[in-house]
Formats: sequence, structure tokens, C-alpha cells
Amino acid sequence: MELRLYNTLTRSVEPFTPLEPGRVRMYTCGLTAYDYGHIGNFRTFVGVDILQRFLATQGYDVDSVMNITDVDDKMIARSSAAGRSLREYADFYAAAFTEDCQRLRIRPARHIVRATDFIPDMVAWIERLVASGHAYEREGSVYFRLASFPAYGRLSGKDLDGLQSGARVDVDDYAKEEARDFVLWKAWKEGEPFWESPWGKGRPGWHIECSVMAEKLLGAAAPQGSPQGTIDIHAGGTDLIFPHHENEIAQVEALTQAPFARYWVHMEFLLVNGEKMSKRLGNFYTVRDLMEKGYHPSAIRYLLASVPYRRQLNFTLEGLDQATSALERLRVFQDRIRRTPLPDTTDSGLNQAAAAASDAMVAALAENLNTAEALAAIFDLVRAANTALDAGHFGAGNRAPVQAVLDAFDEIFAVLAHDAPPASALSPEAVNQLLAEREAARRMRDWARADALRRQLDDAGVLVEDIKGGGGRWRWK
RNA sequence: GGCGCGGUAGCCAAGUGGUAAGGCAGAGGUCUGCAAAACCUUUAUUCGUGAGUUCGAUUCUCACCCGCGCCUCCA
Repeated sequence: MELRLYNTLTRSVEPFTPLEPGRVRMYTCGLTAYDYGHIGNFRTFVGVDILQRFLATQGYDVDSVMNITDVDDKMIARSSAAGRSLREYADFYAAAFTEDCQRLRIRPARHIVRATDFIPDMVAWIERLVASGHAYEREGSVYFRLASFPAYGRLSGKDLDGLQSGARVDVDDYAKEEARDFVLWKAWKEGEPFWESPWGKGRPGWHIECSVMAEKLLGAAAPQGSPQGTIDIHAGGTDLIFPHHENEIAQVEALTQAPFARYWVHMEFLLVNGEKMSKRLGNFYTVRDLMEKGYHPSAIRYLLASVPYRRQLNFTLEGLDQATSALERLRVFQDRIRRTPLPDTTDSGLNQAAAAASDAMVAALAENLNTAEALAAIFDLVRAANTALDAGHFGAGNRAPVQAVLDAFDEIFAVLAHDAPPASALSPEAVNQLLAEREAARRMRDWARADALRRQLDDAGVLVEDIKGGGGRWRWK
């Protein structure tokens, strides 16, 4: 089914078709590795993950790149304050980022790249910008000459004149021709890490990193006959539209004379108590914070995924509780259809409902990734199937079709598998031992002992459910 | 001030020019030794406010009110 995507460039939902049939070249602005990512950051990455997973299920080969910025002002300041090298510091938070992505089941981009591994490419690109008159050197720094790129501002809808008058002058940037010009290469300052360049020691500006890595790994692979340098999708958080993505466009298009990206996809913000979650405001939760409070990464992912990406999501612990409960419903259902002994029959109406749910889910996702509507389709099927199970209509012939819908759902949402149980958890053997004792007590109608054992298991995080006719099941809470 | 997103039940949230999906929570019931899970019933005469267009608007138009974001590093 054809995907329709909102494109910031045109401010409308458009049918998506990649330049090269069957292959999507996509770049996502990742994290600056100066601290743990918070769940606001991960909202964007879960959104991107869902987009990429959906494209994959539609048969596309998704050639994706995500960068990790490993040199910037904050990192330099923090790493030196911590008495560690920039590289060491970046490695630590890059590893933490990878770990959090795994917990949240974010599939890694095909290429995860570090800015400092591409410095020579950045220098070369800046040299070309200087040579073509789009950039100039001042006192060892290089700036992009905005006056040379009239198309600036198209993505964000910014008025250039307004920018010019409104711009504040950074103390570092006194040498710029115009206040609105942005830095491509920063001259070295005492005590900072540096790389050699034609303009002396220094380091790249933030914006040039993404442009150059995207162009090297994806733009250069544009298919025959299409504009060189053009990629299919560029994604990131909405706050990146201006100035970051605007600057990226300028840096690339000034040289290639071709569109940098055909679709710009921006994920809306996560709010906390009605305000943007940000490191600066200090109102953030990391995945680790929430895990310490007993929440599961899969529930975090569910919450982040359940609100369509173009809508601001106000994060609350109550919302996370709700997500936990909703997800539990899906898991219990999956357990139920896997484990319940079924009669050798088929409820054909139910299989039709499964097919309808599957179609509705795909259609919802195809319409600009409407995850809320996709979930509704799944819950409709869950209720229909539970009703059939209760009534004894759910037969062996229904198991595979219904499970297939859940599998298709989880291929995108990736929430059904259980999280790793806590390290302190009882071993499965210990759990089974206690369950067996409880079963024995129940057969003896020793309810006091049975209930005590159930409480003991409950305290250890194991939820016990009896099944009619004897036996039971359990799960981690 | 400019640009953008949004205001739908207690909470989260979908959606359409024709009379309100789904989830969570609550209440009652069925089932259960008791639970849990599941199922059934129930919870918005109404979609920020006002006006307009229309046979009919939550959905279109205009105005206004409110929340948030970007305009500076930021997912």
C-alpha cells in the first residue's frame, strides 16, 4: 500500500515514492553524545523507527544513516570538566545511547556514523563552498555566506529580513560579514581538541556534519539519471527545522544545485507538564530513570508510539501507567491464543475480522503513520477474538490467522515481547516450584495456604492467574 | 511580532459535511474458592467560544479565547 507522508517542505501530506524503485535512502539527525538521551529524544527515534519499519514491511530496502555528534561546545566543556578526553566521553554516551535504543527496540540505522570520523570530508566540502563563493574565512573560522543562497528559509518559512534584524550576535562570531551567516569551521581555542585544516587548527560546525555525512553515504549513491546528491527522506525533531535543517539545505544545495532531500519528516515534541522536555529545563526522564521506577522499556515505547508523530505528546507517569495496562492487555491476549487448547474448528467470521483488522492497520499506518488508528484496529480484533474464545468458537483454524495479525502489528510496534525480567527475579524453576505447591494446596482446598503462596509470588513480581479446570499461568508484572 | 502544532468524555486519543473509533480509569453484572484475566452493560445530545455557509458542521469560512513549539544550542 502506498505510504502518504507529511512533508514539511510542502506542508502537506504527499504520496511517497523513492527516487529509486524499491529503495529508500534516508538520513536521521541523531543524538549529541554529551549526556544520556531522554525520552523526548527517543520519541523522535521511535517515530523514525516506525517509519523505517513500515517502509520495510512495504517491501522497501531502507538504506538509512543516523549520525552521532561527538564534538560540540557542551561536550568539550563537560569532558574537560570531567577530566576525560573528548573521545572517551563521547564513547561512553554513544554506548549508552545504543543500549537505550536496544531497550526500546529501535532498529539501528544501517550506518551509524560519528562526526569525527568524517572530518576530511567536511574540510573538503567547506573548501568547495569557499571556492564557489558560498563561504568565506575570517580569523581561522569559516562561515557560510547566506547572501549567496537566496532560497534560504524555504523549509522553515522564515523571512530572511526578519532573521537579519532579529539575529543576536554570538561573541565568537564577531568576524562574520553578516550576523545571520553561520559557522562551518570553528577556529581552535586554547585547550580545545582540534583537527588540521587549510584555515589552521579547528573543528567543524554542527550543521556541516550532517550535510557531509548524508551526502557521502547517501547522496553520492543517487540512482542513474536522478539529480546527484538528492536523498529521499531527511528526518529529525521539529526543533531542527530551523536553523539546522535549513543550514543543511544551504550547504548542500549551494554546491549540488539539486534538492538535498525530497521529503522532510519532523517529529513533534514530547512535553512534560505542558512544557518541552529538555535537558536545559531539567524536566526530563531518561529510560534509566523510568526503569528505576519500575516501568518497562516496552511500555515506554508503546506510549511514545501510540500518539501519532505529528502531535505533541504530554508525558506523564499516569500516561505511562495507562500504556502499561494497554500493553498488558495485548500480551495477555497473545498468551491466551498461544496456550489455550482449541477445538478443531474454524470460526470463519473471526478470520474475516482478522483480515479486516490487518487491512485497517496497514491503511492507518499508510496514512501518514496514524498509529492511534492502527492500534484501534488491533484492539477491535482482540475483543472479537476474546469473545470467540469465551464462547468456545475460537478454533484451531483461527489461531494462525489471528497470530499473523499480531505478528504484523509487532513488526511495526515491537512491544509484545516481554522485557528482560529484573536481575533480582526468581528463577523460573523457583517460580514453578512455588506454583506447584500452590496447586497442591488448592487441590486440598487449603485456600489460606494457596493465597499465601500467591502473595509470595506477587511480592516477587510474579502475577498468577488460575485457569478453569486446573492449572494456571504466570507472568512478570 | 513572524512561522507552526493543538484544544473531542475523569485521563490518553482517532475521525468524518449526515449526526462521535480505540485504550486507560470508574460503576454494575457474568465467570472464579477468592482473585486475576476475559466478556456484557454503563460513562460526550456533544467535539474551546461566537458568528457565517449549508437541508445538515465536531468536520468548511471568519473572528476571538486558551495551551505548546520554533524564531539562540536543542530530538
